[in-house]
Amino acid sequence: MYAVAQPKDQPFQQADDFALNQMGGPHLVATYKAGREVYAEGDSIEKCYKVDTGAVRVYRLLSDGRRQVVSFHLPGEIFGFEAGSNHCFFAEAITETTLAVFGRRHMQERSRDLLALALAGMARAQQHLLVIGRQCAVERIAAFLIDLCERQGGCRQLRLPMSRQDIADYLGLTIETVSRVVTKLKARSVISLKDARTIDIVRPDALRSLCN
Amino acid sequence: MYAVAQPKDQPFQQADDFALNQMGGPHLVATYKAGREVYAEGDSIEKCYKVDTGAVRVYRLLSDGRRQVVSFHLPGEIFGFEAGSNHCFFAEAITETTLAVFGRRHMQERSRDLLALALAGMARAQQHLLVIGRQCAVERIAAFLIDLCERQGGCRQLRLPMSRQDIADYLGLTIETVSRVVTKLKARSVISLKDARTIDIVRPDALRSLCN
DNA sequence: CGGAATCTTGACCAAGTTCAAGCGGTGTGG
DNA sequence: CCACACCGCTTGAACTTGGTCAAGATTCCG
Repeated sequence: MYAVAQPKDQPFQQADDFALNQMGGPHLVATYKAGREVYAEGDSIEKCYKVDTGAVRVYRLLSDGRRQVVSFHLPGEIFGFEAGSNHCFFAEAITETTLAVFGRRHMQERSRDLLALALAGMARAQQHLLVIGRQCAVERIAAFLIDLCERQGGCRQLRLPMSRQDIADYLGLTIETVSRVVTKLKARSVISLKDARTIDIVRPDALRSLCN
Repeated sequence: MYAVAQPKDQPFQQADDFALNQMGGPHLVATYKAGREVYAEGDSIEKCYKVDTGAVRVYRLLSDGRRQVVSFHLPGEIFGFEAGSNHCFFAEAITETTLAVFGRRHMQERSRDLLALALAGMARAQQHLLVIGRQCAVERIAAFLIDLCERQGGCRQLRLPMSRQDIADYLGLTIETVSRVVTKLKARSVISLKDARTIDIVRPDALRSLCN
């Protein structure tokens, strides 16, 4: 039996905030409203999660409120595993999100898969280090858009589930810089925007050449 | 039988550049001169390494030569495992270094340990993301010194095996900025320098409070 | 001793941040 | 239904941090 994916008590959020269904397989499905916490820094690590629909951000805070988003997770991606026995990060649903929840037993049984996931997570973080440590604002945004595009299936049309602030905190920039760079890419007709969250990659080659 | 830890042919480097000795355990020991490559981007992943003495830097390059050092490895630390079947990074000995070399078979046998290592590596990279993405130059240097200090056993005396350039490329700064910050910390008598590579942490509390 | 690295310092510059205001869509209450 | 407040996003102007370029100091070695 797995523990139900019970979010911590949050008095002013309704119970319909999430829903759980027993699934055929060895997991449950939980639904989270936009902004809802999946786990918090310090929580013990009990489960890991596979995004079914929606999107999740994983981040850390400094004492003065600065935030670093370390990863976004889109449908099909697995997150929630960390070193040690307690989370060092916060995870939140960005939009309305449904997650498949896997318990501890499942993680132990699948430790071979978990190794591959951990190695991939390490590679992803290290790649991100290069982007943040050594690339300028335009390069960071270009790399971000390309990465997101590939993870959404390589289509030219791109739907951003996250806000400009989320992107800024992911790329180590400010919201204003993100906005300005997007405007600049639009002006050069590398991309076009239907609205702020819907991006069309007009010249993928140009975008690719921008991120070195 | 394990393959000998044979570095790739490098015509103008001498054979005495490295030495191999059969050990009691399931590994060999290899010695690398300062600057010697351990593996290169693109090499197939055959082994992993445990630092015995010396230090190693792991890094990636952009096409225009910008470099991001993703990790340093000090005695006792293990590196060389990555996702996929080929290295995405370069690894080089910083100073004269001896490494214990573990072959593929050993890695498979110890996949449980490898999982812990991979999770720790991911945590380390993600922590580093926060530092590079959201902290200013002084905070980065302070965090770097504290981290290094703890990994060398928590002693106040600190020996830097790496150059200012290595530190700059690790922290996403320039060599000049690293130098200026070190000078500033010295001026505030948070640290004192015996020489450029030997740092004494005079006020550990002050250093700690600098990195938030 | 001479030459090459490595490190430090200074002056100037530019990328990105900060601060402030405005825009546009959405939801709410009178 | 409209007015209004709110939120996320954009834009502009001034400012700051860290980068660039250049020169000098120090250390390391042959």
